Amino acid sequence: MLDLKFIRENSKRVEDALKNRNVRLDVNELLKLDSQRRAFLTELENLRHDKRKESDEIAKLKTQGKPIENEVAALKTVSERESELEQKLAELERQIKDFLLLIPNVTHPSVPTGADAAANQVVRVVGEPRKFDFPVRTHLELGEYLKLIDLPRAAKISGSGFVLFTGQGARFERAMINFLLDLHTKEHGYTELSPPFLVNRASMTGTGQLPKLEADMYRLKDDDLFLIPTAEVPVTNIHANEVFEESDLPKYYTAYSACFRREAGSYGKETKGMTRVHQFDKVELVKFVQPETSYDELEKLVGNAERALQKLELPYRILALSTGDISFAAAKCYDIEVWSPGLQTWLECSSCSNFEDFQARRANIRYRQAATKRVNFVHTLNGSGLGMARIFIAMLEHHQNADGTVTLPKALRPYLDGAERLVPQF
RNA sequence: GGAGGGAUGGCAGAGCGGUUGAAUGCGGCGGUCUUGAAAACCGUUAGCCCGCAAGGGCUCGUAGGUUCAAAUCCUACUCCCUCCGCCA
Repeated sequence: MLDLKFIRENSKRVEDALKNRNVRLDVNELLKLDSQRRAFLTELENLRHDKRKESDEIAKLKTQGKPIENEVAALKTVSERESELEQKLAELERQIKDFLLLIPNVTHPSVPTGADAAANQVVRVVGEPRKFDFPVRTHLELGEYLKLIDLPRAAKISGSGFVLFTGQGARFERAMINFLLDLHTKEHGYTELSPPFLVNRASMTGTGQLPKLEADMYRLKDDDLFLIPTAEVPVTNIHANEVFEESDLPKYYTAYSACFRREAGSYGKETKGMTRVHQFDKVELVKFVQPETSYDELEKLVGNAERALQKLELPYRILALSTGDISFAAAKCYDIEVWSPGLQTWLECSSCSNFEDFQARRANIRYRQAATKRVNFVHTLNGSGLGMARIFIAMLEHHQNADGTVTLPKALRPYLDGAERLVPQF
C-alpha cells in the first residue's frame, strides 16, 4: 500500500508508475475522494470539539445538582449531526482504503521500463548450459527410469498438476530441502521457522496477494482460510502490528513450506511435467530491514540464493524484471532462472524482491528509530532460496549421465548417505 | 464440541457511566548527587489522523448498539486461560 500523502504529493510519479505497469487506475479519482474526506473530517472534528466542551459543562452542572435538561436536549441534535457526518466519512474512508489496496507499488528507478517480460534485462549469466554428447533425457524420462516420481498416481489421488515423489525421489526432495535450510541458517545467518500453511485473510492482504489475486488462491470457504502460495505470507506477517527496536534489525528468516497455487487458466505446454504444478516445495528467505539498507540487502539476498545454485553446480542467469513483468507489491525484483537441458529453456527457480515499505504499511510492521525515537515502517524483502520443482527438474537434467543415472553434487551427498549418483532402484 | 474466566500504555496492573488518554509499580530516557557506578531523589516516557503553524480530533481486542456523555452498560465476533469431552 502506498502512503496517501505520498500519492497526494507525487501524483505524477504514481501515474507514471501505473502506466509503466499497464495498470489502469485513475489517481485523480482517489485524490478527489481524499479532499472530500478531509473536508468532512475538519467539519466533524470541529463539531466534536464543541460537543466535548458542552458535555463537560453538563457534567459540572450535574455534580452541582443544577438542572441539565436544556443542555442535554441541545446536545442531542449535535450528536445526530455527528453520526451523520461519521457515516459519510466512514463511507469515504472505505472507498479510499479499497482504492489504495489496488494500487501496485511504485517501482525503483533502476527497474527497466517495458510492457512485458521481453523488456526484462539479463544482469548476468553464471555457468554455461551443458553440452551433451549423448541424447538428452527430460526430467520426466529420468524420473520414470529412476523411479523418483509417479505422476499418473498423483493425478489419480489429486488431479493433474500434482506430484507424487516415490522412494529415493522423496528422499532426494527432502535432502535438497535440508541442504537449503542448513545452508541459509548455518552460512547466511537466517533463523529457521516452520510456519502454518493456512493463513487468514488479513495475512493475505498484508503481503499483497489480496484483494487482487483471490482467484489464484486455494481457499477454505467454511473457515475463510487460504492455502499459502509461498511461505512469504505467514513469515512476513509474523511481525504484523508490531514495532521493532532499531537494534532488532535486520531480521532474517528462512522457512520451508509447501506452496499451493491454483494456476487457473494456465493450461498448455507449460503445464507438461513438473514446471507448473499446484503444489511444490520451497525454501523461502524473508528479511525485515532498515529502509536505508534495503537495496544492499536485496543484493545480498540474491547472493544467498545464488550460493545455493553454485553448491548444486547448476548454471543460472539473473534477470532484472521490467515494469511490465514485476509483481504487484515489488519495487524491484530479480528472477533467477536455471537452464533445463531437457526442455531447452530457462526456468524461474527464485524471485528476489524488495517491497520497500509497501507490505509493511499493509501489515503495519514498524520499527523505532534509535536516533529520533520515531516510529517508522520497515522495509521487507523476500526471495526463494530455492523453489524446488524447477530445481528438481534442473538437477536431473543437468547432472544426467549417458546411462540414465544422475550424478549428485558434493554438497548434497551428505544428505543421501554419501551417495554419488541416483541409480535405478529394483 | 460443552461450561466458565479474561483481553487496558514496552511490561505488570487499577479504573466498571461524566474535567480519565487513562492511577500505581516496573522498565526506558534526561538530570541532581558521585572520581566513576549503584542507591536515593526530581523530571520525563503511546500511536494514528487533520493542519504551514497554533491547535484540534481519534484510539482501552475487533465490529455494532444504548446514552446528552462509554475503557466502564448491551450484542456479535476474534484471541487467550481453566475444566470436561474427543483426538493425531
